[in-house]
Amino acid sequence: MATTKLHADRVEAVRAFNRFYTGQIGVLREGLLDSKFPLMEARIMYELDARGETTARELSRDLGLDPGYLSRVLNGLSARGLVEKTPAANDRRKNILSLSPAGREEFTVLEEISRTANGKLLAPLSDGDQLRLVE
Amino acid sequence: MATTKLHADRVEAVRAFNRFYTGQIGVLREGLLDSKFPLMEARIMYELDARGETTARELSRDLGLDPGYLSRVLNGLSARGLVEKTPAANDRRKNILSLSPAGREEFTVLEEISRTANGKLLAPLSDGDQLRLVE
DNA sequence: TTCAATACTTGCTTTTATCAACTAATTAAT
DNA sequence: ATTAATTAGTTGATAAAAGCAAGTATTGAA
Repeated sequence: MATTKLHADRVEAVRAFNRFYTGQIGVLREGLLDSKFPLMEARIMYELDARGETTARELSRDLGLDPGYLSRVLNGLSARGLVEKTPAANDRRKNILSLSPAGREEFTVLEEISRTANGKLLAPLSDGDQLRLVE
Repeated sequence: MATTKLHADRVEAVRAFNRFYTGQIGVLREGLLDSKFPLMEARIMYELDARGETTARELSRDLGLDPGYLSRVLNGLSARGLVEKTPAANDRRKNILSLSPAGREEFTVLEEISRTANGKLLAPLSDGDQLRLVE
Protein backbone atom coordinates (compact mmCIF):
# COMPACT_ATOMS: atom_id res chain seq x y z
CA MET A 1 0.00 0.00 0.00
CA ALA A 2 1.01 3.61 -0.44
CA THR A 3 1.11 4.52 3.25
CA THR A 4 4.37 4.02 5.09
CA LYS A 5 5.03 3.17 8.71
CA LEU A 6 4.45 6.84 9.49
CA HIS A 7 0.76 6.30 8.97
CA ALA A 8 0.07 6.03 12.69
CA ASP A 9 1.69 9.39 13.31
CA ARG A 10 -0.44 10.98 10.67
CA VAL A 11 -3.55 9.49 12.13
CA GLU A 12 -2.53 10.94 15.46
CA ALA A 13 -1.96 14.34 13.91
CA VAL A 14 -5.36 14.25 12.31
CA ARG A 15 -6.86 13.50 15.66
CA ALA A 16 -5.20 16.61 17.01
CA PHE A 17 -6.56 18.55 14.08
CA ASN A 18 -9.89 16.96 14.80
CA ARG A 19 -9.90 18.34 18.33
CA PHE A 20 -9.10 21.80 17.04
CA TYR A 21 -11.60 21.62 14.28
CA THR A 22 -14.52 20.31 16.24
CA GLY A 23 -14.03 23.36 18.40
CA GLN A 24 -14.68 25.42 15.32
CA ILE A 25 -17.70 23.37 14.51
CA GLY A 26 -18.86 24.40 17.93
CA VAL A 27 -18.65 27.97 16.74
CA LEU A 28 -20.79 27.09 13.78
CA ARG A 29 -23.26 25.27 15.96
CA GLU A 30 -23.60 28.22 18.27
CA GLY A 31 -24.11 30.52 15.34
CA LEU A 32 -26.91 28.36 14.09
CA LEU A 33 -28.32 28.19 17.56
CA ASP A 34 -28.52 31.94 17.69
CA SER A 35 -30.25 31.90 14.36
CA LYS A 36 -33.83 30.81 14.39
CA PHE A 37 -33.08 27.38 12.92
CA PRO A 38 -32.28 24.27 14.89
CA LEU A 39 -29.35 22.29 13.55
CA MET A 40 -31.46 19.61 11.92
CA GLU A 41 -33.57 22.14 10.08
CA ALA A 42 -30.44 23.84 8.87
CA ARG A 43 -29.04 20.55 7.70
CA ILE A 44 -32.17 19.73 5.79
CA MET A 45 -32.40 23.15 4.22
CA TYR A 46 -28.80 22.72 3.20
CA GLU A 47 -29.61 19.45 1.48
CA LEU A 48 -32.67 20.86 -0.21
CA ASP A 49 -30.66 23.79 -1.45
CA ALA A 50 -27.94 21.49 -2.76
CA ARG A 51 -30.29 19.00 -4.42
CA GLY A 52 -32.91 21.33 -5.75
CA GLU A 53 -35.61 18.67 -5.75
CA THR A 54 -35.90 15.49 -3.75
CA THR A 55 -38.25 13.34 -1.77
CA ALA A 56 -38.41 12.58 1.92
CA ARG A 57 -37.49 8.99 1.22
CA GLU A 58 -34.25 10.08 -0.44
CA LEU A 59 -33.26 12.40 2.38
CA SER A 60 -34.16 9.79 4.94
CA ARG A 61 -32.01 7.20 3.22
CA ASP A 62 -29.03 9.41 2.42
CA LEU A 63 -28.86 11.21 5.76
CA GLY A 64 -29.88 8.22 7.81
CA LEU A 65 -32.85 9.98 9.36
CA ASP A 66 -35.92 8.40 10.85
CA PRO A 67 -38.79 8.85 8.39
CA GLY A 68 -41.21 9.85 11.11
CA TYR A 69 -38.90 12.44 12.54
CA LEU A 70 -38.07 13.78 9.11
CA SER A 71 -41.73 14.00 8.25
CA ARG A 72 -42.35 16.28 11.21
CA VAL A 73 -39.36 18.50 10.57
CA LEU A 74 -40.38 18.81 6.96
CA ASN A 75 -43.96 19.64 7.83
CA GLY A 76 -42.71 22.24 10.26
CA LEU A 77 -40.67 23.93 7.58
CA SER A 78 -43.51 23.60 5.14
CA ALA A 79 -45.97 25.15 7.59
CA ARG A 80 -43.68 28.17 7.86
CA GLY A 81 -43.58 28.44 4.11
CA LEU A 82 -39.90 27.59 3.77
CA VAL A 83 -40.19 24.37 1.82
CA GLU A 84 -42.68 23.35 -0.81
CA LYS A 85 -44.23 19.93 -0.99
CA THR A 86 -45.92 19.10 -4.23
CA PRO A 87 -47.39 15.65 -4.77
CA ALA A 88 -45.55 13.84 -7.56
CA ALA A 89 -47.63 13.55 -10.70
CA ASN A 90 -46.66 9.99 -11.48
CA ASP A 91 -46.64 8.58 -7.95
CA ARG A 92 -49.07 10.15 -5.56
CA ARG A 93 -47.37 8.67 -2.51
CA LYS A 94 -44.35 10.88 -3.04
CA ASN A 95 -43.95 14.58 -2.48
CA ILE A 96 -41.46 16.57 -4.45
CA LEU A 97 -39.58 18.75 -1.98
CA SER A 98 -37.80 22.01 -2.62
CA LEU A 99 -36.92 25.25 -0.89
CA SER A 100 -39.49 27.93 -1.46
CA PRO A 101 -38.24 31.39 -2.51
CA ALA A 102 -38.66 32.46 1.12
CA GLY A 103 -36.77 29.37 2.19
CA ARG A 104 -33.93 30.13 -0.17
CA GLU A 105 -33.73 33.61 1.20
CA GLU A 106 -33.62 32.46 4.80
CA PHE A 107 -31.02 29.94 3.82
CA THR A 108 -28.62 32.62 2.66
CA VAL A 109 -28.53 33.78 6.27
CA LEU A 110 -27.40 30.35 7.35
CA GLU A 111 -24.76 30.36 4.65
CA GLU A 112 -23.54 33.67 5.96
CA ILE A 113 -23.19 32.20 9.44
CA SER A 114 -21.34 29.21 8.06
CA ARG A 115 -19.06 31.54 6.14
CA THR A 116 -18.31 33.54 9.26
CA ALA A 117 -17.58 30.43 11.29
CA ASN A 118 -15.13 29.24 8.67
CA GLY A 119 -13.63 32.68 8.56
CA LYS A 120 -12.86 32.31 12.24
CA LEU A 121 -11.27 28.99 11.45
CA LEU A 122 -8.93 30.59 8.94
CA ALA A 123 -8.22 33.79 10.83
CA PRO A 124 -5.56 32.52 13.23
CA LEU A 125 -3.53 30.95 10.42
CA SER A 126 -0.91 32.69 8.34
CA ASP A 127 -1.54 33.36 4.68
CA GLY A 128 0.68 30.50 3.66
CA ASP A 129 -0.93 28.08 6.04
CA GLN A 130 -4.34 29.12 4.83
CA LEU A 131 -3.41 28.30 1.27
CA ARG A 132 -1.96 24.94 2.21
CA LEU A 133 -5.03 23.97 4.19
CA VAL A 134 -7.38 25.09 1.47
CA GLU A 135 -5.67 22.88 -1.06
CA MET B 1 -4.33 42.68 7.56
CA ALA B 2 -2.47 39.66 6.25
CA THR B 3 -5.33 38.21 4.22
CA THR B 4 -5.61 39.31 0.62
CA LYS B 5 -8.68 39.68 -1.56
CA LEU B 6 -8.50 35.96 -2.17
CA HIS B 7 -9.75 35.42 1.33
CA ALA B 8 -13.31 34.84 0.19
CA ASP B 9 -12.18 32.08 -2.14
CA ARG B 10 -10.36 30.37 0.66
CA VAL B 11 -13.36 30.59 2.88
CA GLU B 12 -15.35 28.98 0.12
CA ALA B 13 -12.79 26.21 -0.26
CA VAL B 14 -12.88 25.56 3.45
CA ARG B 15 -16.61 25.24 3.27
CA ALA B 16 -16.19 22.57 0.63
CA PHE B 17 -13.67 20.85 2.84
CA ASN B 18 -16.12 21.26 5.69
CA ARG B 19 -18.75 19.34 3.79
CA PHE B 20 -16.32 16.56 3.08
CA TYR B 21 -15.00 16.48 6.58
CA THR B 22 -18.29 16.59 8.43
CA GLY B 23 -19.13 13.51 6.42
CA GLN B 24 -16.19 11.86 8.09
CA ILE B 25 -17.30 13.11 11.46
CA GLY B 26 -20.51 11.33 10.65
CA VAL B 27 -18.47 8.16 10.43
CA LEU B 28 -17.04 8.87 13.84
CA ARG B 29 -20.44 9.64 15.26
CA GLU B 30 -21.90 6.43 13.92
CA GLY B 31 -19.00 4.46 15.30
CA LEU B 32 -19.61 5.95 18.71
CA LEU B 33 -23.28 5.29 18.36
CA ASP B 34 -22.59 1.65 17.73
CA SER B 35 -20.41 1.62 20.80
CA LYS B 36 -22.24 1.63 24.07
CA PHE B 37 -21.44 5.29 24.82
CA PRO B 38 -23.60 8.21 23.84
CA LEU B 39 -21.69 11.07 22.26
CA MET B 40 -21.75 13.25 25.36
CA GLU B 41 -20.37 10.50 27.55
CA ALA B 42 -17.62 9.88 25.05
CA ARG B 43 -16.81 13.56 24.98
CA ILE B 44 -16.58 13.73 28.74
CA MET B 45 -14.50 10.59 29.00
CA TYR B 46 -12.23 12.09 26.42
CA GLU B 47 -11.78 15.22 28.51
CA LEU B 48 -11.21 13.24 31.66
CA ASP B 49 -8.61 11.16 29.91
CA ALA B 50 -6.88 14.24 28.56
CA ARG B 51 -6.95 16.19 31.82
CA GLY B 52 -6.27 13.42 34.27
CA GLU B 53 -8.00 15.22 37.12
CA THR B 54 -10.63 17.91 37.10
CA THR B 55 -13.81 19.07 38.67
CA ALA B 56 -17.32 19.27 37.29
CA ARG B 57 -17.16 23.03 37.50
CA GLU B 58 -14.14 23.11 35.20
CA LEU B 59 -15.72 20.82 32.63
CA SER B 60 -18.94 22.74 32.78
CA ARG B 61 -17.15 26.01 32.18
CA ASP B 62 -14.74 24.84 29.49
CA LEU B 63 -17.20 22.74 27.51
CA GLY B 64 -20.14 25.05 28.04
CA LEU B 65 -22.30 22.37 29.59
CA ASP B 66 -25.22 22.85 31.90
CA PRO B 67 -24.10 21.94 35.44
CA GLY B 68 -27.24 19.97 36.14
CA TYR B 69 -26.95 17.96 33.00
CA LEU B 70 -23.28 17.36 33.54
CA SER B 71 -23.94 16.24 37.08
CA ARG B 72 -26.30 13.54 35.86
CA VAL B 73 -24.01 12.30 33.11
CA LEU B 74 -21.15 12.18 35.57
CA ASN B 75 -23.14 10.30 38.15
CA GLY B 76 -24.22 7.88 35.47
CA LEU B 77 -20.63 7.17 34.55
CA SER B 78 -19.69 6.99 38.19
CA ALA B 79 -22.50 4.53 38.94
CA ARG B 80 -21.13 2.28 36.21
CA GLY B 81 -17.71 2.50 37.78
CA LEU B 82 -16.10 4.34 34.88
CA VAL B 83 -15.24 7.59 36.63
CA GLU B 84 -14.16 8.19 40.18
CA LYS B 85 -15.42 11.06 42.28
CA THR B 86 -13.38 11.78 45.37
CA PRO B 87 -14.24 14.75 47.58
CA ALA B 88 -11.45 17.32 47.52
CA ALA B 89 -9.50 17.44 50.78
CA ASN B 90 -9.23 21.21 50.95
CA ASP B 91 -12.68 22.16 49.63
CA ARG B 92 -15.38 19.70 50.44
CA ARG B 93 -17.79 21.17 47.93
CA LYS B 94 -15.66 19.92 45.07
CA ASN B 95 -15.18 16.41 43.76
CA ILE B 96 -11.98 15.44 42.04
CA LEU B 97 -12.91 13.59 38.88
CA SER B 98 -10.88 11.04 36.99
CA LEU B 99 -11.32 7.98 34.84
CA SER B 100 -11.22 4.78 36.82
CA PRO B 101 -9.02 1.95 35.56
CA ALA B 102 -12.14 0.38 34.08
CA GLY B 103 -13.04 3.71 32.53
CA ARG B 104 -9.62 4.05 30.99
CA GLU B 105 -9.93 0.62 29.53
CA GLU B 106 -13.33 1.30 28.02
CA PHE B 107 -12.01 4.54 26.68
CA THR B 108 -9.35 2.83 24.62
CA VAL B 109 -12.18 1.28 22.64
CA LEU B 110 -13.49 4.73 21.85
CA GLU B 111 -10.04 5.83 20.83
CA GLU B 112 -9.82 2.87 18.52
CA ILE B 113 -13.07 3.91 16.88
CA SER B 114 -11.85 7.46 16.52
CA ARG B 115 -8.62 6.22 15.03
CA THR B 116 -10.48 4.10 12.53
CA ALA B 117 -12.71 6.97 11.51
CA ASN B 118 -9.73 9.21 10.95
CA GLY B 119 -8.02 6.41 9.10
CA LYS B 120 -10.92 6.42 6.68
CA LEU B 121 -10.44 10.14 6.31
CA LEU B 122 -6.84 9.73 5.31
CA ALA B 123 -7.18 6.59 3.22
CA PRO B 124 -8.41 8.18 -0.02
CA LEU B 125 -5.58 10.74 -0.07
CA SER B 126 -2.17 10.26 -1.57
CA ASP B 127 0.87 10.09 0.67
CA GLY B 128 1.86 13.62 -0.21
CA ASP B 129 -1.60 14.98 0.39
CA GLN B 130 -1.74 13.22 3.71
CA LEU B 131 1.45 14.88 4.84
CA ARG B 132 0.29 18.31 3.72
CA LEU B 133 -3.04 17.94 5.51
CA VAL B 134 -1.43 16.67 8.66
CA GLU B 135 0.79 19.70 8.84
C1' DT C 1 -57.56 -9.61 -7.57
C1' DT C 2 -54.78 -10.45 -3.90
C1' DC C 3 -50.50 -9.71 -1.81
C1' DA C 4 -46.28 -7.39 -0.99
C1' DA C 5 -43.68 -3.28 -1.05
C1' DT C 6 -43.23 1.70 -0.89
C1' DA C 7 -43.92 6.64 0.82
C1' DC C 8 -45.33 8.91 4.22
C1' DT C 9 -47.91 9.96 8.66
C1' DT C 10 -49.24 9.70 13.52
C1' DG C 11 -49.12 8.31 18.44
C1' DC C 12 -46.16 6.97 22.00
C1' DT C 13 -41.81 6.61 24.33
C1' DT C 14 -37.00 7.48 25.19
C1' DT C 15 -33.09 10.27 25.19
C1' DT C 16 -30.92 14.52 25.56
C1' DA C 17 -30.73 19.01 27.31
C1' DT C 18 -32.22 23.22 29.81
C1' DC C 19 -34.01 25.97 33.67
C1' DA C 20 -34.87 27.04 38.26
C1' DA C 21 -34.91 26.09 43.01
C1' DC C 22 -32.29 24.13 46.61
C1' DT C 23 -28.33 22.36 49.97
C1' DA C 24 -23.82 22.53 51.68
C1' DA C 25 -19.37 24.52 51.96
C1' DT C 26 -16.38 28.41 51.46
C1' DT C 27 -15.07 33.26 51.28
C1' DA C 28 -15.75 38.22 52.10
C1' DA C 29 -17.67 42.03 54.68
C1' DT C 30 -19.04 44.31 58.78
C1' DA D 1 -17.40 36.31 65.10
C1' DT D 2 -21.66 36.73 62.43
C1' DT D 3 -23.96 37.72 58.56
C1' DA D 4 -24.03 37.97 53.76
C1' DA D 5 -22.52 36.69 49.21
C1' DT D 6 -20.26 33.13 46.21
C1' DT D 7 -19.32 28.79 44.70
C1' DA D 8 -19.94 23.55 43.73
C1' DG D 9 -22.95 20.48 43.03
C1' DT D 10 -27.67 18.22 43.16
C1' DT D 11 -32.55 17.54 42.18
C1' DG D 12 -37.26 18.22 40.16
C1' DA D 13 -39.91 19.80 36.43
C1' DT D 14 -40.06 20.50 31.57
C1' DA D 15 -38.90 21.07 26.93
C1' DA D 16 -36.77 19.79 22.72
C1' DA D 17 -34.81 16.22 19.78
C1' DA D 18 -34.92 11.67 18.12
C1' DG D 19 -36.49 6.98 17.60
C1' DC D 20 -39.91 3.05 17.29
C1' DA D 21 -43.95 0.91 15.85
C1' DA D 22 -48.43 0.71 14.02
C1' DG D 23 -51.29 2.68 10.57
C1' DT D 24 -53.03 4.73 5.77
C1' DA D 25 -52.78 5.31 0.98
C1' DT D 26 -50.75 4.22 -3.28
C1' DT D 27 -48.23 1.49 -6.41
C1' DG D 28 -46.22 -2.78 -8.42
C1' DA D 29 -45.96 -7.84 -8.78
C1' DA D 30 -47.93 -12.56 -8.79
